[in-house]
Amino acid sequence: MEALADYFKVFSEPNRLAVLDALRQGPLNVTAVVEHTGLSQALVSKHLKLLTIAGVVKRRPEGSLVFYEVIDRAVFKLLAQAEKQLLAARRQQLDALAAIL
Amino acid sequence: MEALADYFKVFSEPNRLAVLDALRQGPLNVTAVVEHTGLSQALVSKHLKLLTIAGVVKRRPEGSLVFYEVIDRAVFKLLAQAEKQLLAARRQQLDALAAIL
DNA sequence: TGATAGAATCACGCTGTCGTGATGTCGTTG
DNA sequence: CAACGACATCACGACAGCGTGATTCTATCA
Repeated sequence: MEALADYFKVFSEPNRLAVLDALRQGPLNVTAVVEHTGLSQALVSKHLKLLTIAGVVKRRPEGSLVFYEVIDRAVFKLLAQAEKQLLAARRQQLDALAAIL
Repeated sequence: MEALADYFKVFSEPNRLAVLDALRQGPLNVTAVVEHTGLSQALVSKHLKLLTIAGVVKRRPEGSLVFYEVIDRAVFKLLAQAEKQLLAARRQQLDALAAIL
């Protein structure tokens, strides 16, 4: 339960989701992620480290570059399902509001 | 993306997950949730309010009591899938460790 | 209406995490 | 070996969210 909360925490940061989204189409090195997201290099490194520790992403040094890659693409399924739930929740809130007005 | 991160944030708290878990078997009033979770009344109220604002839970006053109920039980599917992903990530980490040793 | 129980809210201290600028480390290339 | 680029880490200020104890609000019932 504690662990599950921590796992959700991994995806509870907009910038981290942006980093993850940059890796959607395949492996990228750090600089490429920086360019894709517009975030600072230090911040991207930090988020990538977190994602690595969480076991979501895999680190692969290649020469002087370091590539990162999503280990299990099923995480995107999780993101999609969460987004679906989010939309359903939003819709329900509007319905509840309409029922009052 | 920002909204999605906020949605994940809802489930990134152990106590909030505990509250949600108490509501798994059906509607409960606040005191019942307090007893199920062992949390303080103020804290339970706070979490229930958050869950309500997030559109995950529905508030229904009944006499002097206030019952809370999960709106869309599909959230439990989301929790289950997240837990599955979590386990997969943990397994992968062990494999990576074994590959080194 | 006064008393009581259930629920919500307030004020506050505290901790964790985020983002940044600077610095450190590592590998390549001249 | 010196210099440079890529990446990681550090130290720090800022801020948001958690949990608590006390208080307030609301509905029921004597």
